[in-house]
Amino acid sequence: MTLCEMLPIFKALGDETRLQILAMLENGQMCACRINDAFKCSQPTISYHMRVLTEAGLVTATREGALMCYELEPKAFEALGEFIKAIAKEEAN
Amino acid sequence: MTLCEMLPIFKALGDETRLQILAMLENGQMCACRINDAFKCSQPTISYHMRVLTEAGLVTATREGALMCYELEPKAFEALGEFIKAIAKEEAN
DNA sequence: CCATGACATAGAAAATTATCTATGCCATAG
DNA sequence: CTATGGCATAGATAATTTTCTATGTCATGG
Repeated sequence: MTLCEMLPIFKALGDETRLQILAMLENGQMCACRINDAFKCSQPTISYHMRVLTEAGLVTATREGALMCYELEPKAFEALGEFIKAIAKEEAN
Repeated sequence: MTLCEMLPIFKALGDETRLQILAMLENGQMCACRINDAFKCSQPTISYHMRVLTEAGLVTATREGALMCYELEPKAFEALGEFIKAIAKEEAN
């Protein structure tokens, strides 16, 4: 796994609205409608952001009947954090 | 420290050229001219990227006579990695 | 002091990304 | 089956970011 391969992940993290969404999801899974309600922007905009987050692997989406339920993907954050920490050690060589 | 406060760092990491520069710096400090030589884009463009990286705290710049020497800031990566890993654990609650 | 090499800054142009409105799709309720 | 609520997609526009050319600054060598 190389640093450059992480580009889509960092791009996904490089937007304020998406970081706010992730912060909400830290409290547990949540359906799209509740995320919409928390922001002033339009529903399609939130839908777009959710797609960016899921395509980056940071969030998983599951249908629950008529609702879309989103939740954090802990393993992605675990792996990303570990990778970034490794950069610090690399430098020590 | 909140997730949203990390926005400038993630924005800095969300560009391919900057990730490539960081990858180069993993091998140790390097002056701007050597970084320039490694890319096809113009010198001011690299200068701009170096500024983004230093303002994000990911890289430190020191003058060495007429040259500018850049190097990774391991503590920044250490702290960032730790913070991201904490998100994974948060979710477990 | 002057010329030169190394880098930064300014301002404009190009490229990318985020946002909107309009509309489509799908599941559930009646 | 039809209507409705919840979400996604399409296409256009707005906003941001990256890149360039031109130029400025600063340190060193002669």
